Amino acid sequence: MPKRGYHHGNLREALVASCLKLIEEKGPTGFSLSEAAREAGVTPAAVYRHFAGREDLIAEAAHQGYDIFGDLMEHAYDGGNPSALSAFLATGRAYLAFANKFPGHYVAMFESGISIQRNPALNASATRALGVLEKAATDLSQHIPADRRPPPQMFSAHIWAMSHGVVELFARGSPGTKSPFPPADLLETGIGIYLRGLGLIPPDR
Amino acid sequence: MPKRGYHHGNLREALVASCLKLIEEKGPTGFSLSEAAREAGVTPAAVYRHFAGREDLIAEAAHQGYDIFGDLMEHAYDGGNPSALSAFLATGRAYLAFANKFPGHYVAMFESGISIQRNPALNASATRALGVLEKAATDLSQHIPADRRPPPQMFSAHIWAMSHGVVELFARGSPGTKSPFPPADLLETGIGIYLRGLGLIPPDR
DNA sequence: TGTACATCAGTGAACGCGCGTTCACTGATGTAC
DNA sequence: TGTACATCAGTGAACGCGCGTTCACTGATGTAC
Repeated sequence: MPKRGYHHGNLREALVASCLKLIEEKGPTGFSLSEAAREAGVTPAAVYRHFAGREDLIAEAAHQGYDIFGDLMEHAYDGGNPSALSAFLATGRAYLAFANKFPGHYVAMFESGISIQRNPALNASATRALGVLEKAATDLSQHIPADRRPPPQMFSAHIWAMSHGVVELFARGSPGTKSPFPPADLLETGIGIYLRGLGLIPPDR
Repeated sequence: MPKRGYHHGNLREALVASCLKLIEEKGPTGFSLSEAAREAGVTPAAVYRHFAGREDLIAEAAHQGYDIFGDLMEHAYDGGNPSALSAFLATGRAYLAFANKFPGHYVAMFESGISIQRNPALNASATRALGVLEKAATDLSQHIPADRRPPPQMFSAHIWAMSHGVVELFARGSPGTKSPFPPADLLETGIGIYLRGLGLIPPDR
């Protein structure tokens, strides 16, 4: 039973780890297959024992990211308990927590240009993960009076957009901008105000 | 008076144009100085007559972007007339319009990794442009009861984040996701709900 | 108006580099007897 | 337990490529007389 492989031990996972580290440090385009191999202490050619090529390696990193992300989101959602509102807020926090804790994965998923459609497994993983957010939004939207209830997909798109925007603009130092507020606070208050606008939180607080 | 230059005509601007086109088509990392030169019908070495190098060319593209962006935002803001609310909404629309109309500039500004700090002129241009959004937010926040008024910077950060998120996730087809709604509608409704949450728009509509 | 000259935008060849990918190979490992 | 063998993970050399940057140059342009 080859639990630890022949020579290296577990090159496949080591390569994914190097990929994540490099992508986190240098951005999706600063990443090179050769450097990932070097990081793992291996010849570039060895990579081809495990991956079809550069893109395939990034796709695997993204795939693993969506799996982790989906788990975190589902755990936060927790079947919609104790309430649709609290479950929804928890998924918002989980989004940001994921971006903070797994920046390499985040970049591989959302900034690398890897298409979700590139293989069915990746697609399934991504769909599941993003589905949790939509589910939480759908649950919560039941509490909005039907006449001024936006489609749940729109609802979740708003929240996703704000979350992604906070991550990109303020949770990284990228454009030389320093965040005026802690990103977590920014997102928390932003979502809070938005939900108040939907009548889901009492206006007076 | 060398209005049109010696040989090429106006190589400097032609190179910026090529840079924008390539950056729009291939992303910030797909852009190469050599290809921009080729596009402009010129040897790579010729670029060095006008720019210090690759990064400098991208920075110039970003700089021009911030200038255009700033103009659009100021025009939309229009001194806060006819009302703080309408001026604010107009800046939100202008943001998205800019991203749509000048995608190359947008990418150079927000996705290329070029720091705003790299030279004072760029910094000034960016600060002015982003300052308009903050000004519009500050004006508008005067209409919120002081006891539940968030800091204007936070307010404008929320709007910026949602706008940027909508652009990145839904106004481009990048992650293989197709937008469930037109980005403009998404942003309009999102900002509307947010402002209702601040008590700036009547809740019943 | 015509000629001589200075300028300097763009050339073309060359550089060293790291990239992604291929290929025949080798030698450590696991397995069968 | 010991030996012979098959497997296949990783090697190392090689490929062609496009990149960013440098340099001495050339020749079209604008200018002075």
